[in-house]
Amino acid sequence: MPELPEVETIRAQLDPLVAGRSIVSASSHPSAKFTPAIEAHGAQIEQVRRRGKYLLLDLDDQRELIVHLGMTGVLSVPEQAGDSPYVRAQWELDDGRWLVFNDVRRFGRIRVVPAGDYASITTLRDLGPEPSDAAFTAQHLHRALNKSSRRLKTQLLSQRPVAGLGNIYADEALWLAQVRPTARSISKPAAARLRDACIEVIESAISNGGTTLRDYRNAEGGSGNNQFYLRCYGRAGEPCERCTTPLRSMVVDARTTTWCPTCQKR
DNA sequence: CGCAGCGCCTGAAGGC
DNA sequence: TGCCTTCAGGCGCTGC
Repeated sequence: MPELPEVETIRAQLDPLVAGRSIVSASSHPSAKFTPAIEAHGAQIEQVRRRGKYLLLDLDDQRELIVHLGMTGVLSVPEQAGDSPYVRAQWELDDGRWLVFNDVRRFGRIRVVPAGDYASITTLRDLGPEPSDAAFTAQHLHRALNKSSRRLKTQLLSQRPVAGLGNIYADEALWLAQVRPTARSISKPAAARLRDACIEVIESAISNGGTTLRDYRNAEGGSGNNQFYLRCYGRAGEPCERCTTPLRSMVVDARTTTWCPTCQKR
């Protein structure tokens, strides 16, 4: 579930706790998804950045420690080593604290790569602009979406037209822009609305500390508040806030998708 | 190169 | 009560 707003919330909490700290030991679950965590042993963390849903920890030896939280990943910086059965990696820091990665469902991933070299992480390599980036214009989104005839919802989830939207915020942005998720092309005015909606939905979710529906916790173990402000996701059968038509849902590319059949036009 | 399809995971919730 | 099935879904990989 962690999408851009949740990952950004974690990034902001993590950075002051780990920046400047050296990694004095590292361990991981045996799965190849997590064993690269050990490669960061001995390096110093300079800062914590984010691209889309990826956390990028700059190391002082021209490498980056990259963490993707998957569905249920949680990072925290406790004063003792993690003891949950779901600890998938942990790094001991030189101030005695630990950077701990918990992930019940093991959908997360950890990698260490040369700084800026994302060739082996294709989703990150091909990631679209951040919603907040000046390059994320209506024209960009219009062109990017019309390059393919896949459904608009599917394209948003691909991370290529824009970075960081998952199932929750894709449904929210499409609802706000009044765009039909199953459409396979988009007009210029609709692309302009969708661009604005992506920014609005992501920025307000960051302000609300992210959305906690089941598993999401921030780096301090707290919940977000944005679940109280969702207007579409998870509300199938409830009246649309704009037009009172009951929201409908269907599975689009293996993901539950909710939309208003009246005011989200093709 | 684009993309459809599949596998990875396990706790929670629902059905009987 | 307890067993079984279904569901949640981001992304990497395979093969057409």
